[in-house]
Amino acid sequence: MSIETHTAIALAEIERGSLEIIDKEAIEKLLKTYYQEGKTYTVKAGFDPTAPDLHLGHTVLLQKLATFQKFGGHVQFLIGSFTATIGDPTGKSETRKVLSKEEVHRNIESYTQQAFKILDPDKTQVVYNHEWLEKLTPMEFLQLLSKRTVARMLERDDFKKRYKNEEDIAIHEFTYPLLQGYDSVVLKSDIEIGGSDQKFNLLMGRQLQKAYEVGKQQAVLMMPILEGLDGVQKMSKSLGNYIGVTDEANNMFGKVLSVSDDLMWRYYELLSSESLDAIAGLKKGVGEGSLHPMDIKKALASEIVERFHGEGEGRKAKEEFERVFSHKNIPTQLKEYKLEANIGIIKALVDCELVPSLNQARRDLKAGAVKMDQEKVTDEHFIITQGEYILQKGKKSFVKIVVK
RNA sequence: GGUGAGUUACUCAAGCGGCCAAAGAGGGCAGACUGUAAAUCUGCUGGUUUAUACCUUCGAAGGUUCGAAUCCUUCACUCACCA
Repeated sequence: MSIETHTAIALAEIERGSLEIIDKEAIEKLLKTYYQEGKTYTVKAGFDPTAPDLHLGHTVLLQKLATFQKFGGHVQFLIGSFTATIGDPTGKSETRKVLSKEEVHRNIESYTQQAFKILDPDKTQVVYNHEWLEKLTPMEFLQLLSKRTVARMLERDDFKKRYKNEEDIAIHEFTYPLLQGYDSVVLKSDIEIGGSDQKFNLLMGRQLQKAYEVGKQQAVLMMPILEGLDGVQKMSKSLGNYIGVTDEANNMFGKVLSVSDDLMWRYYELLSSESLDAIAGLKKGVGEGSLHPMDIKKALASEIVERFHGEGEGRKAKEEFERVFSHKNIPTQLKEYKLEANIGIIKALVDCELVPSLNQARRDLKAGAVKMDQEKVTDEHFIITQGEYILQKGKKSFVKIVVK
């Protein structure tokens, strides 16, 4: 294959799913140089260690980084260790609590560990921005500030809006994009990737690299923000609409299957490793009725489960799913609770953590959502006698109870 | 700094002395129908071993009253207009 062909293939894969690329020519050049001379380049992406677990929303970026690694990129996995300990850059709309150093440290541990399920560790450099940001002298900091103007900062949508509405903008908020951009100066990144909501900050890196005469300006690739399970809001832990990369396999499978058909295509595009052509084919098949959307969704779910739980696990999760939900069987793996003899059904539901309160248990019972050994129970005074039972609330929650 | 308006459950938002655990909408949970999809329909949506009972809740603390989310005082925060 010629260098041109290699480059074109790589570029196409890199572009996939991206929302916008700034300075695509630069990326093309880096790829070409890689194929000509074997010279690698750096790709930076920043992560906030505000939570210990990654979800699929994060992996959209990680997968893109992995793609770069396939084509000569060396990843600069930047942990916002400095910014995370300071506070809230996006104003009161999203009051973020300030994390202690220990918390941040713990988060970073599990965070990176999870990230390496996708990234190639040999081509990844984990860097922490407190290493250089903490060392900035006031003079250096002011020099950094002097590189930009207030007018420029107000170009950022978020700031623009708030300024127009005469809402407060804390002065330190202005410094966040600058600090983030400064990371690119220190790291001399060739490319930075991030979510589309980060556009302003990503571009800041470019501008600061110029201002500091780094000798290059990073290309920028923006990925869309992945919607959560509700299909509307972005995937986030606080909204509870996420699929965590550490989610148990069967649960992960189920969550994927619960997304709407519309959202499924979005997940295909951003999470699957199927080619875009193949996806278009699937879509066509579904549109024509020759393919059942649920089968397509199951394939996606399997793929995702395999990625995080290993080969074979996707198929297993699928089989289990079909056993339980299509054929209405009891799951093979059940959490087991030991309960006292002659316990009331209401109390039992709470003790097994199927419901949060006795009242909720009564409501569910009344609604006909509770089953014991596949038999519906509606009498709230029902007493469970000695034995082993399967207790079920709703379609999805099963528990095994052992009553002494 | 001055003046005025506001702060209600997960969110928005009614309530302006007892009938308020607090309307309505959204969200969520559950049931029916399905494919753990969408759409639709229905029920539920503070807690307490279900009680025409008690407890906690309407920014915070005090007060008036038989009785307060509702009235008064102080404090905190938010918003608007003026300087």
